Amino acid sequence: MLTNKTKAQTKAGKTYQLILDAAAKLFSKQGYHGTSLKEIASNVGMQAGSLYYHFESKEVLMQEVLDKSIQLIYSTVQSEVAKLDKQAGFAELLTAAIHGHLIAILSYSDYTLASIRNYGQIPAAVHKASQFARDDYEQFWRGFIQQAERTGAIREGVDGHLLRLSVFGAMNWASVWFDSKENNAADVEKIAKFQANIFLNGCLPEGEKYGI
Amino acid sequence: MLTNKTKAQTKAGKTYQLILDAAAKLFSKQGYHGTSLKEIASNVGMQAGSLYYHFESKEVLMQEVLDKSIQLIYSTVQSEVAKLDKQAGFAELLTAAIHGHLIAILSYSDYTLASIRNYGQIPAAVHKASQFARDDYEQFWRGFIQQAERTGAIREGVDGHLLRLSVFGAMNWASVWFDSKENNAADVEKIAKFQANIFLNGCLPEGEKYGI
DNA sequence: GTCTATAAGGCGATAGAC
DNA sequence: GTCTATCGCCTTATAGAC
Repeated sequence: MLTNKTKAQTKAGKTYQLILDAAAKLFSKQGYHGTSLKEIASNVGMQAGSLYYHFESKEVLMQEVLDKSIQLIYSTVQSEVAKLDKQAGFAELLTAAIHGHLIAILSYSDYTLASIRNYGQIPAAVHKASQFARDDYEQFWRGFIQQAERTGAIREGVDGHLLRLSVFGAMNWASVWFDSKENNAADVEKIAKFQANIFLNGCLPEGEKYGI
Repeated sequence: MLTNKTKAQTKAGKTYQLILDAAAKLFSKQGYHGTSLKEIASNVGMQAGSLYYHFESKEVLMQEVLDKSIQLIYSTVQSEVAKLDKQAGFAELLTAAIHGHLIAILSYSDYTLASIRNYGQIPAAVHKASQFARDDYEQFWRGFIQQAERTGAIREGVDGHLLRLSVFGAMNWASVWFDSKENNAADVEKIAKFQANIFLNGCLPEGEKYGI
């Protein structure tokens, strides 16, 4: 892994980060195919050809954006979960995980939206580079939800698989409608608390149940 | 509206529909900018230039796909809601609406995924053409959720705005992970019942509440 | 209605000067 | 490290034959 380490040090360069940020911003707004290298270069005050000193191709540039996206999300979630007591139950865990995921995708929306919007419409080889990191993150969610199913922390008959996918949908969709210019960190907190509350307790008045 | 009527009759042509279907399929998988007219034409056994007999531009082709997408969704939802009793309450209405929306987006996923994936990364003029239809559909959801807030069918403190956006996220995200080759209509029914159940009752065991 | 041919321009990527 | 210049290819769209 010496190659990766060397690469990582090189990539810490200032210009490299500026290019990556500009690419993420444009990919998120116009899509991978809708963004030209000329446009990215222009955003950092360069000519298109000069980018090739920092990146070997447009595809690799996208790979880096996808990779950084998942790294940002998972590390933020882990940091939120680490704040919990060791004996924290399922409800606390779910709330912290939702909070972390939303903080990440709404704070670094250039990266996460670039990932969400373009995933599935780029060459398979491009998003395969970040597949392991994605699998790791998914496994974290699978893990604590499966445990909740086993211990009865989740109501009988609730499919943990569909629960995870529904929570992901509600969260990720927020990156589509959330406007970081109009909203702030307090709004992110509000959305996180709302979603945890809804998925745990539902929206019906206390004591009422429907269809179970 | 004579122009539109004439246009609509012309558009009922068989070739027109084949082109529209091929465009939706490719736009959904590769994105608007990642799909060429040559590729669309090839899918219906034509040369790229020949498409211009049926469509005046690639942008108009996309507009038609977006428009058909929202029409399919709203009409399916209305049809599901129409099956309900007139005195049906909020829970029945939400369940029927979720069911209709999921049937539509998972059955016609070429159209709806083309819409979801490309919305926001295409020229503003393109999706403005279907904005009125989208607003109508959104207003339908706003309407019955606001009424539920007023009548107390929704628990005190639950923000109807965030509820609607969360339900939309969970549903629309399903079009990303649902595989219509591996799954069937019974699975769509299962997902719809699950999501209605979760948003109404939550996932905690009966009688348990967290954080309220 | 569909074809072929082509116009006019943008694309990713490379080479060599500085 | 960044520039200019350029290659070869692909794109949307049009014109005219059939």
